[in-house]
Order: sequence, then structure tokens, then C-alpha cells
Amino acid sequence: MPNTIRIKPLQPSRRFYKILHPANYELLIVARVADALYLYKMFNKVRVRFAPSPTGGLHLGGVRTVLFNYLFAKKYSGDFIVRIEDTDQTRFVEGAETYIFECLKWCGLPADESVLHGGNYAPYRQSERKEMYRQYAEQLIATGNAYYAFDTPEEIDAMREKLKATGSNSLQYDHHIRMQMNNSLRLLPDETTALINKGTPYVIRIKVNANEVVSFTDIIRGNIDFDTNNVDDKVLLKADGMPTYHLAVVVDDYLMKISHAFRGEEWLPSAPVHILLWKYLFGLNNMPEWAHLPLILKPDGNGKLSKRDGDRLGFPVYAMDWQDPSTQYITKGFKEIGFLPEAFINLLAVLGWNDGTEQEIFTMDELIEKFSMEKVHKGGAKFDFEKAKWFNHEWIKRLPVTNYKQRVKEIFENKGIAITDDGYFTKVLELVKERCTLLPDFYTQ
RNA sequence: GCCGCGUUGGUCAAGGGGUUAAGACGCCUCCCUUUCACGGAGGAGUCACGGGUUCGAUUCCCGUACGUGGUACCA
Repeated sequence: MPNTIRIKPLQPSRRFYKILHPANYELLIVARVADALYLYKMFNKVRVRFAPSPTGGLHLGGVRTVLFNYLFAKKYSGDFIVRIEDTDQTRFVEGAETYIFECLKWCGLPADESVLHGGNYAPYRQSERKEMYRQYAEQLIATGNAYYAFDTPEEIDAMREKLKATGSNSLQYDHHIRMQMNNSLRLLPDETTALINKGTPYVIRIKVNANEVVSFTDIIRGNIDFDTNNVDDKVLLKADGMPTYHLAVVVDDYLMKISHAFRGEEWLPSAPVHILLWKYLFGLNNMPEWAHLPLILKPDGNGKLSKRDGDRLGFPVYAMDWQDPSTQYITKGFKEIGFLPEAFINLLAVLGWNDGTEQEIFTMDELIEKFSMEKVHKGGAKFDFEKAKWFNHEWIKRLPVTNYKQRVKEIFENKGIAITDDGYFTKVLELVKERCTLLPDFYTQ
């Protein structure tokens, strides 16, 4: 990004940012977050992305990740990109991609660039970008930061068994054991070439040096350090020639000029791998700012909210109904049980974020105006369906009936009641809406 | 096991060295209402624990516990 002003968090405090000279990256001034972001908006294009895998329904946590990305982008007049991460052919599910875009449409969170909307950085589907990744993997090998590995899955399993037997704390493929494995680090150059020419399947792994500290600043969490002794040599390019997430996310974020990378907290442990890849491939100065969002947890204790919890506890976890194409099983969505998109967005926005006031009901425009990543919580939040319903009730009361009349009409028609007098129907809905929490309640009333 | 990240009522949360520690959902009581709901007025309920630092800690530091995530040729 030549001739752009870089704004980096001033470590270790995330309250202040340093603003760097465009040409030589010398420190210009130190600014508070709000000022820095204002300047960022002035000089650098904000570009964020949501990168789902088309493997099934769109979960609450996924929608919230989209929302926070979207709000941030819109607040700073930036671009919101949807990139399909379909590098795992074995997990690909027919129809999931279309479904994801339908959900985003219903939620009112349209992308500026995507497989659907086009854009200057196409293609937006990683499987179609397959050929772009290999050169970067090869470049890492050339610079000594990656290597070819020929180990079969069985050999890796055997290695882990052996480590387990010695009581080792780590079962990872890392600097401790890589010189005992079948890779280009241990093999002679000729041997490696011969194996590759023979068509032996191989992967490319990152070479993580021992005894280093990788640190970065997370907008939500502040400074985070990792000891590279605990980081393994992750596979970057798989035997089928596809990149893993680790390589693809770094290469695409660079190529698509992503300025801020926001994703779920489950990615935090692999962040050092991504930081290292940025360092080796594109330079830390070009790296996006990071924020790892807190998780949405089950209401009753243990673990991340999953699709099975919805069925078990009697509430949806997907934005819209999702039918598994192989089992035909339908997992319920918020839309179908009678949520308004305004309410769905509102309740998600205040799960893990608030503006510091007592306000709880926000329109999309208010969210865009008031959202700030700094005020997002560090800790995960348990999902409360009762409170979710309260938001819907509030929005049904607030919105004019014309907003959702059509959907209520369909509910009546599905029950075999035809609506002939539209004006009368509207008046009735207007009278009973105070009593309704979910859209089907209009029928019950 | 190891590594990372967390922890304010049952839940979402504000606050952040001295406060009667906001507010919302839920719960309970009462009022309104022919009934239910809606609405209104009240109420119970909280700084995980142990050490420091300090005149003073829920707030800062260190431990512990607990929770959660990761530990794949999945994302």
C-alpha cells in the first residue's frame, strides 16, 4: 500500500495508536483510538471480510461476526467483503453457499464484494484461487521458512504414539521432532527432488523457529504474546494442492487489501502462525489489525453454542431454516419461527457489545453510528432465548405493521385462512401487535 | 496433559482505588383487566477464592479455582 498512512496500535496499550509516515513509517503522532480511526478513514480504505466455509447452516455466532464486520466497515465508509473459504473439498455441502447469502440478505447485511456481487479482487471463492497459493508456499521454501514433508498420516500417528509413550506434553509436529521425520529439512536436496519427481504425495509445512516470541495487538484484548516453542509446523499446502486456512487467509487478506481482520476467538491459538506468515511473506507493516471476537456459549453451561443445542433446548441457532441435503433434516431458523430481522440484528449486536449507556434497542443506523470494536467484551456470553424474544416483542411493537404484514399474512394462509380485506387486516394487526412476541402469535391472538 | 483467552446477581451487562455497585431479561408481590396477555408500581438477588500493594481493593499485582478455545493434510 504505497502512499497510504499506516496507523498501528501503540503497544502495550490499545488506548493509543501511533500514526506512521506513509513513506518511511516513521512515527508522526500518537493519537487516541477515536482520532486514529478518524484519520484511518481519511487516509486508508477500511476493508473487512467475512469468510465462511460452505459446510452448513449459518449460526448465531457467524451472523454476529458478520454484523461486527459490517458495522465497522459502514462506520468508516469501508468495504465489506464475503469470501467463500471452500478449501476442504471433503466438507463441501451443496446449497450452503446460496443459503449463506440468503441469510445475509434477510439480515440486511449485504456484501460490497463477493461471488454474488462481484468486485475488483475476484474470484471470491478460494477453490477458484487454488493456483495463487502454491507460489507463496514455494516462496516460503525458497526463503527457508517452510519445507516439504512426505510423512504419511500413518507415520504421523506413529510419531504421536511414540511421543505419548515418552510422556511428552506436546504431540505436535514441531521443531522438536521435525529432524526425525521424512521431510526436506532432514533429506538431502537430491533425495527431496527425487521423491517429488517420483510423484510422492507431500505437503508444505511452515518452519517455526524455536525460542522466539511472536506478539501482536488485538483491538479487543490488547497485547498478546506467544512462545514459538509451543507453536507447531502447521501444514500450509495440502497434498491435494489446496491451501489450508492458514495460508489462504494470509494470502487472500493481502491480495484483497484487507485492513482489519475480525474473527471468532477460536482462531486466537493459531494467530502466531498467521503473524509469522505475514512477517515472512508480506511484511508486518502491511498486516491488518486484528480483533478476536468472544464466543457465544450455550445457555446451560458447557461449551460453544452449537446447532444441536437449539434442538435440545427448543430454540433456533441458525438465522434461517437449514435443510441438510444428505439427511433432509431441518434445523430451525430465527426467521421461520417468527423473528423480525431488526430484532435479530439488535439482539446479536448487544451480545458482547454495548455503547456504555442504558440503550438496548438500536436501529441498524444507530448501530453503525455507535459501534466500536474497543467496547466489545473479552469474555464469552451465554445465549438467553427469553431476552431474544423480548427484543422481538419490542420490535413488533415499534415497527409499523406494514413492515411484516406480508409474513403474517402467509402464516394465516398456511393455516387455511384467506385474507381478503387488506385494510381491515392491517387494522387488526395494529391492535393486537402489543400482545405478540413472535410473528405466529398474531394467529394465536 | 500442554498452550491461549476469560471470570460483576440465574442470564445479558454499566462502572473501574472511597458508589446506597446502574440498567435490561427472567423470577416474586401488588395494581389495571370479566379471564389471559399487554401495561404500571414495587421486591429478592451480584463483584469466584486466597495472598499482596494501599489509609482504603469489586477495581492494581501474584497465585489458585472454575469456565472456555486450541492442540487435524477442518475451518
